[in-house]
This record gives sequence, structure tokens and C-alpha cells, in this order.
Amino acid sequence: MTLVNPNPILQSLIAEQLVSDPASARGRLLNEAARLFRDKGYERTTVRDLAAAVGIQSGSLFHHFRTKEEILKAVMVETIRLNTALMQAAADQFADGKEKLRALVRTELESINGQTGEAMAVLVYEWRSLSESSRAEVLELRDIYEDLWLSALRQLADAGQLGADPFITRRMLTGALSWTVTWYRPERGGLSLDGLTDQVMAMLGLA
Amino acid sequence: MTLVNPNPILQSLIAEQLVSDPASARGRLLNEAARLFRDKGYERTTVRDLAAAVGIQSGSLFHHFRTKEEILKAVMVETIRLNTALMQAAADQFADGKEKLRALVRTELESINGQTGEAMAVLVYEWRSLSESSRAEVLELRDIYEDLWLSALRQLADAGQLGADPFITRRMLTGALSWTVTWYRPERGGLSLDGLTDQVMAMLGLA
DNA sequence: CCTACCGATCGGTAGG
DNA sequence: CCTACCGATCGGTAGG
Repeated sequence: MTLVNPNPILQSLIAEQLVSDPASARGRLLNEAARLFRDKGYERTTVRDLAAAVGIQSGSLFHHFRTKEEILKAVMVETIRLNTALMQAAADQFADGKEKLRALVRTELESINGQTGEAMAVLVYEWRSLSESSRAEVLELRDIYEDLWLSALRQLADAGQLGADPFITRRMLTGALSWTVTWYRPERGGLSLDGLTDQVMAMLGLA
Repeated sequence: MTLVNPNPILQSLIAEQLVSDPASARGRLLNEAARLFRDKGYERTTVRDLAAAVGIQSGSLFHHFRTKEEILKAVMVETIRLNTALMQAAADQFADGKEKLRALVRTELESINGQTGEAMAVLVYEWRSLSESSRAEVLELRDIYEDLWLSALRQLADAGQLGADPFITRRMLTGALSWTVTWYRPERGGLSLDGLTDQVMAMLGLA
């Protein structure tokens, strides 16, 4: 099951200049940065690592970005823009609260572990590496993203289908889903993304 | 509700030399290190930060530890030893699976957010900062800790009370509970530790 | 536990 | 986008 084809969504975001074209120099750098930040962490990733990943010299990075932290911010901003659009599209496919939540869980799991986005985990784990001034900007975008979750969870709560408070449930899910990046290895066989989504829903008593 | 008084447990671990006396130079350093690693992260914490926190010069640190990473390892080892003992004591108070799980959740939440231990979050979030050779040692201790969880979760699963797979459920809980360190602020009023525990149980359909 | 210091590496710059 | 390089800071050491 693929709920949403990310490509047309990505294309329209690129057209609106909300997300960098992955084929552009900036886009390639941000994608490599996302991968490195996710795998090694922001602090452990050096500007020389970043430059090497796209095949340029470290000094040349600063033609595109003024600071290393600006790269982190750009990764976060573009990641959340893309994922908000993907989540919106996923949720819009369903009216039923349970199905809506399932679509959100599945889409976030895909963003955290998959190729598309690839940096949802960065957004969660590298928050404290972001400067105070950058945080405000990312927080605004994040609120829109979180509202998608909260409205689905509130819908379920109003229908008496949710065991715990919607806000708390979302926070628990943020931790639980992002943590999958440390252990979920679909390529080793075992649980598929749909199977993992089923487990999350079953855990919430929404199987 | 306080399930377990940690003091006698801590005292006996100190007596067995499994955990450093918090009054000793080593113990004070490890406690400060745990706090700094939790708040700023291992990479962002410098040996000068660590030294300043206990009021010595940075060079003097290396009289107690050969490397900075050895400090991280010691924090992790002692934290997991203490918390395994606390979790064991908490679980042993109950025979019923649901009550056992509740005691585990509550104790882990206290370790992550409270004063006792204070470094459970370090164990979760700084894993990749640990050297390959240190990991093996910590992993062995971690397996014992995880077995406490798995036996309680299996007990519930066998009784048909658990929605999802015990292993998956534990992994979800690891992420969900450790993530509370980023948002749970009991001192600002609102949810108590017991209230938060209730929410976790309710989320799992075990209210 | 301190003083004094090290080599390496870091993020970032200047000029082309 | 490269070459050449910087000041600052890092983890860690030597000798007392």
C-alpha cells in the first residue's frame, strides 16, 4: 500500500520554491546534509563531511550558506514543508478518524525511515542544535504540522475511541515513531512499513 | 505514590561498589556529567564544562578518567545498574501484569525526568557517541534491564491484554518515555508523574 | 589536583 | 567553486 505518491507533491513544492530541487546544488547539499545529520548527528558532522558528500571543498560551502547552522535550519524548514504537504495529502484521503490517523502514522514512519524526506528524525533529534532565532521560524511551521495530528486525534477522542488525551498521545507518538529510526530495518526482512503501522494502531487499541 | 524508596537500593549498590558514592569525587563528577550530557548533549559538553561543574581544572579530569568517552561510558554503566535495581524492586512489588507494567512505566519516567538517576535519557540519546568497544559492555547490562520489561509485557500478551507485539511495544515505549524529557515539566504544574503514568497506561488500553 | 601547554581539528574567511 | 589559510577551541599530556 502506498497512500500517496510523493512525486507530484514534491514537484509542486519545488515549483512554488518552498523546497529546493534535489537536482540543484543547494538541493543536493541539503539532501546529503539531512542524511549525515540523521546518521551521525549535527555536532559530529563537520563542514568538511558535508562538502565531501557533494564533492566540493569545504570553503565552497559558504558560498551557499553563511553558517553550518543555517544548513541545519534549511534542512529542517524544507523537511517540515515537504512532510506537512505529504501528511495533509495522506489525511485528506480519509474521513474516518481511525483511517486518518493510520494514514498519518504510516506517512510519518515513511518520512522518518524512508528516502523521501529522510530528515524527519533530524527535526526531532537536533532541535537543541538550532539557534534560538532559527527555532521560532521552524516552530511556526511545526505548529501547522502538529495541527494535522491533533485534529485527527481529537476526532477520535470525541468519538470515544482514544484511550488517552490527544495532546499526550501525540507527544508519545512523536517519541515512539521517531525512535524507530534507531531500530527499524525493513531491508533486513521482517516487518514491512504497513506491518509496523498496524502495530502502532494495535498498541493504541485501534487495530 | 512513591513505589520504591531509592535510597536503600542506592546505598546497597554503593556498598557493592557497583555505583559510585555521589559524595565522592568520582560520584560528583558522574552526576554533573549526567546532567550536562542530558541537557546539552555529549558532543556539546566540553571537558572544560565538566571540570567547571565540579570546580576543578580541565586537566585534572584526566586523573580520574583517561578519556572523555570513558566518562560517558561510566555514566551509562552506573545509570543502568542503578535503574535496573530500581526497576527490579518496582516490578517485584506486584504479581499482576498490568500493575507490574504500571510500576515499570512509572519508575522509568521518574528516572528519565527526576533527580534519581537523571541519566536514563543519556543512555537513550547518546548511544551513537559511545565507542564500539564500550557498547558491548553497556549492551550486556541493557539486556538485563530490557528483560524486566519484556517479561512483564509477555505476561500481559499471554493474558490477551496487550494490543501489539511485546517487543514492538517495548520499543515504542522506549521512544515515547524517553521523549518526555523534552516536554514534561512537572514543576510548571499540570500533570503529575502518576498522572503521566496513567496516560501511558490509558494509551495502551490498560487504564 | 594545578600549571602550562600540545597538536589536531573545528567553523569560517579572503581573494581569486 | 578553489586555494590557502585564520583564530578559536577541542581533547588530552607532562611534570610537578
